Amino acid sequence: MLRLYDTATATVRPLDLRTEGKVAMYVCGPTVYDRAHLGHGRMALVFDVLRRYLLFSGLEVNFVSNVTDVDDKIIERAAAEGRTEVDVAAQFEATWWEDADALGVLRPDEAPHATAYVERMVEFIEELVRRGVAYETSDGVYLDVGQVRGYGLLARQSLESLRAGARVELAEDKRSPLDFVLWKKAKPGEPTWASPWGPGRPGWHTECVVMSLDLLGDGFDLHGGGLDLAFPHHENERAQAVALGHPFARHWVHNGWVMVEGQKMSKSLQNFTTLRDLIERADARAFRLLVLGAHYRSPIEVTPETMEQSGAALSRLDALARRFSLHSPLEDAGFVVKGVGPAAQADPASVERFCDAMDDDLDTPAARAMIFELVTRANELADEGRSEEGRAVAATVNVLCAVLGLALRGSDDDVLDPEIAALVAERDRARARRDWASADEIRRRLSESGWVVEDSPEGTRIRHR
RNA sequence: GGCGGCGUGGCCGAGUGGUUGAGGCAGGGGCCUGCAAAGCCCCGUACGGCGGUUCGAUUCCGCCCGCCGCCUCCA
Repeated sequence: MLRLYDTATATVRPLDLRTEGKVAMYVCGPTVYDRAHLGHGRMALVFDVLRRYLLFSGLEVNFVSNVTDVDDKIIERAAAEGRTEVDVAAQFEATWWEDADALGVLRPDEAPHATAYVERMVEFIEELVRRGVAYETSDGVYLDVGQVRGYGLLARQSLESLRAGARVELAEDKRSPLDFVLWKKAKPGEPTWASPWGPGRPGWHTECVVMSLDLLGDGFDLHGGGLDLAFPHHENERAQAVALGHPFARHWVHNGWVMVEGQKMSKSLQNFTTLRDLIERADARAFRLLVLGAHYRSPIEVTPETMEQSGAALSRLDALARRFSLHSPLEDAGFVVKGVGPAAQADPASVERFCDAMDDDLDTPAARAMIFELVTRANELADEGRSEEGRAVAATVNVLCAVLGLALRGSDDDVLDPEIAALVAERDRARARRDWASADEIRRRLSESGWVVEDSPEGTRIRHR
């Protein structure tokens, strides 16, 4: 059984499901006002791996991840560029899905939009006001956090110490600096929705409570996101649920940062690399492999050097796929389930070892390490001429990589240019008559065209560099 | 000020109270190969500093130094 670190209790504990065999999870998605960066990418990958592992374990997973399409930054950008908010949000939502697809991240089962939930949010806020936990001010409606039992759970701090460190200005009629906005009254030119407090828009923290409870129900299993969301975003979501007596998430999972020269990658520091840049420059699978190499809660440095190292490691995996003509099960199915279909080819003892690692708070570094040990083993067996045994081990590698969302690529010569194919055939003829000079000359030419040439028992084999 | 995290070999990055230092990358040597590529084998006197606990600490405790994060929008 999977044991996961839970931010609320600061302990690693067994995943305790609301309904046996079913996992309802909610992961906070992006605010679509700009291109996603590597930090968003890591978040998407971490939860994609968690989801895939739960599926592999035979659980039924309902994965919900929202899109925040109403927000100050979207409004600012729209104003700056003379566009509508809807237009800005649509553009960056589209790029978000493109990037996620490129990373091999499975699409959520549901991806609710804040703008589609405003009415329900208004009802939710009304209920909070009715119960006296929220109050109206000149510029909006706020939640009185002092009335929420256990506020500070996710920050792991008391209300008093949070108050002491608060850096927010205390607005005129706001009761406490920690009170957060549920409804923002509109300023001129802003997009609005009707409410009992006049035209305005919902605050960020309300959408996720309302949408998660609506789509997954009270006491859903797992709520996740980047560590920076633990406080105040998730704390505030929870506060609203608690204030209305809704059991909220049973587990809180947060991933660590992507670092840049020792500092957190963020928009405000301007030290970010967009996912698009990375995907254009490198194999997206190398990024996944890099993310898998560190524990999900540890910080990771993503630099051209670490990406290059990860790319080299990936090419070793691809080389194995080439050697054994492996076909990734991900090419046919989006994910794999233990013992089912192609996954049944995996060696049970190795799968057990793999699961032991993954069950331990998603220890992907250990899982990755054992996969590489299997790679060596498979090659070793093949070198000894025990190819069937080697093939079995390689098949296991293929399946375990697929569990982690990594599709191994055995070859990329499926659409071979006729001219290139002719060169390959010519080289085989030259080699057959032991005309090494010609064979080497052809290899040189292929190499100039970006191909790596390898001799194999089946003849010349080429692949892209 | 409050709360939390980190400091491991050339690089990335795990981990553990104890004879033999995950895994990957890079590097050196060897085997294989017509030559390569791929692969395999061998090679590394690591755990920020100072104390303490212990038969024994990189791993536990204390202090110190350095770095980072959250307490404001943020994956």
